[in-house]
Amino acid sequence: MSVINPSLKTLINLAKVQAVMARRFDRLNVHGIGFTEFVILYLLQQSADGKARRIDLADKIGITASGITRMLLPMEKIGLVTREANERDARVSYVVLTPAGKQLFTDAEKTANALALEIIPAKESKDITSLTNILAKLGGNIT
Amino acid sequence: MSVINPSLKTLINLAKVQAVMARRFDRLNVHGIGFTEFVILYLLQQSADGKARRIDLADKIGITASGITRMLLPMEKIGLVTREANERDARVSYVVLTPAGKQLFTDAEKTANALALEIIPAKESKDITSLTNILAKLGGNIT
DNA sequence: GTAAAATCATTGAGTAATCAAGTATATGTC
DNA sequence: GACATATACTTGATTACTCAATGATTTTAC
Repeated sequence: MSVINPSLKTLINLAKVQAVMARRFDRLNVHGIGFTEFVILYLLQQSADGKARRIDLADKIGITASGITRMLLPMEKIGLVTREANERDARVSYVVLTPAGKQLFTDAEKTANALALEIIPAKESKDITSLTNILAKLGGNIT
Repeated sequence: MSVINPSLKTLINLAKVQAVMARRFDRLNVHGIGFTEFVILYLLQQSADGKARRIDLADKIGITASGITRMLLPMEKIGLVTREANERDARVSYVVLTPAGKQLFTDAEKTANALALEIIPAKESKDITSLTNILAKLGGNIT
């Protein structure tokens, strides 16, 4: 009957856990933004100058260049981010966090932190550490 | 600046790793089916009688009842699964694996196994075990 | 045994992504 | 300095979901 290997089973469970988690997050509708939008704001906020290239955001988040373009459109429209040219390379357009975006992140972050703790309680710190280490090996390098 | 907690960071990395993995899987287009379709075939094939209720599939996979209805439509159309009524409960409609579906799974499973091993090499068995255990705590109960 | 609540599945409308192709610019090679 | 290749981003068409609402049936409570 079933012969799929432990690696594949792990990937299947990873997908399931992620799907349930993301839906729960999106359902909460943390201050009007979804999970991916929250992550974008986080990355921008966390960068030294509050800006990043589109492609770098996409790579960090794990979506395509096309995906980031489409995610950012409504975020620009409601004023969470703006765009800025790169003087040295005209292909690049930076994504810049606006004060409104920063404020929204600050608010959303509280809710997001609380929800994350419901999903993975802080007392499971051994699990969190070991999960973080394994995910890092698999390409999850967001700090 | 950033104050998001380790649990939240872990969830963000989980999402990223899963996104990259799923895209890689879907891109391979394993015998014409995507990741979720593969998982559906796996669960059916693995069940004792080759059938399952829609809602049970949805719960195991981590998608909604609506989502499973929509995933199964094209799979029915190309003959990988059929539907069957439950005599005792007229609300239920079973998803039944066809011989064609079983055959496709058997073929796809080889490719899927190989890809999974590229992503998480079998030699990382300690990581696989510990990842499986943690994911199980978080609701990843597919065996 | 009837009314209220719960469960299973589907549908309409919308969203967040994908890929493939295209545009614009930059970089490397000879 | 021209030509091929690579990189950054966008767009059209499509896919794989979501939620909210609905229909149908079953279960529970009185």
